[in-house]
Amino acid sequence: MSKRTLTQEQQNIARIAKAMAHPVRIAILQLLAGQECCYHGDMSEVIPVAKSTLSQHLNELKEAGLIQGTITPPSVKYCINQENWQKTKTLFNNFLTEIKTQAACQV
Amino acid sequence: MSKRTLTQEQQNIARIAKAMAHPVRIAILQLLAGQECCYHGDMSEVIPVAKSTLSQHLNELKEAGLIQGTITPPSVKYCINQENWQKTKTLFNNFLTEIKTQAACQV
DNA sequence: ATTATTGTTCGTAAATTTGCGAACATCAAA
DNA sequence: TTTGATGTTCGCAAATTTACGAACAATAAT
Repeated sequence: MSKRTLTQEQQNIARIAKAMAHPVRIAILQLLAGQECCYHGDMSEVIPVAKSTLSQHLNELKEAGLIQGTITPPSVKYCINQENWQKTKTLFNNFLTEIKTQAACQV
Repeated sequence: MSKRTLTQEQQNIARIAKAMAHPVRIAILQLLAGQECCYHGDMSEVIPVAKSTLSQHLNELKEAGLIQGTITPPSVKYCINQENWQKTKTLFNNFLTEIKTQAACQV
């Protein structure tokens, strides 16, 4: 068996996982999910990091496609990117269930 | 609303996501899932990284509790940690569905 | 025009991640 | 006991992540 190259799917899963790999970013997603707020300022009041740091985290989620933002001066409104979130759910559900409970390979 | 501290659940989700945040580690999990192999050596033949690097990735998955390994000299056998994987599935399913499709918060 | 509000970007520092080869450890077989 | 096979650990380098405050934009209100 020769060395495989990593598949695009593996890259995709890892990419999304990476976006979720920080508690602050999980907190952001949950805040947006709960509709408790949508504005940077609201999140900034609740999430324990400096606003510049919050901006960075928001940007990473945006880069990964998980959220989207629009400027409504002077504030910025963020939301879950529903379309991509749907894809993410499918991607992860498939991956998570792909690894089945099994008895083989005892330790 | 005062600054919250990050919850243990947020930390847990992020911790697991971090373990999955690399395509090589996704590949490892899929290999183990498919029962195509269980030994470091087998994986090493398939996954395109040096064996020392593979060891590191395996270790991170082990630290996160997603896999487990036993030494069966001279080789080492790795497997999915079924118990923790079950928990991970629940954790992520809940999180992923927590963010519902919704019309609110237009952009 | 000036000021106030809201976020982003910049500059910087510290910590972490990723990757590799060399060296080392362990056990079985010769 | 020496050799071979299998992995881990060490040492190091490069890249990335995380975090903060200061400086900067953009717009609304005064």
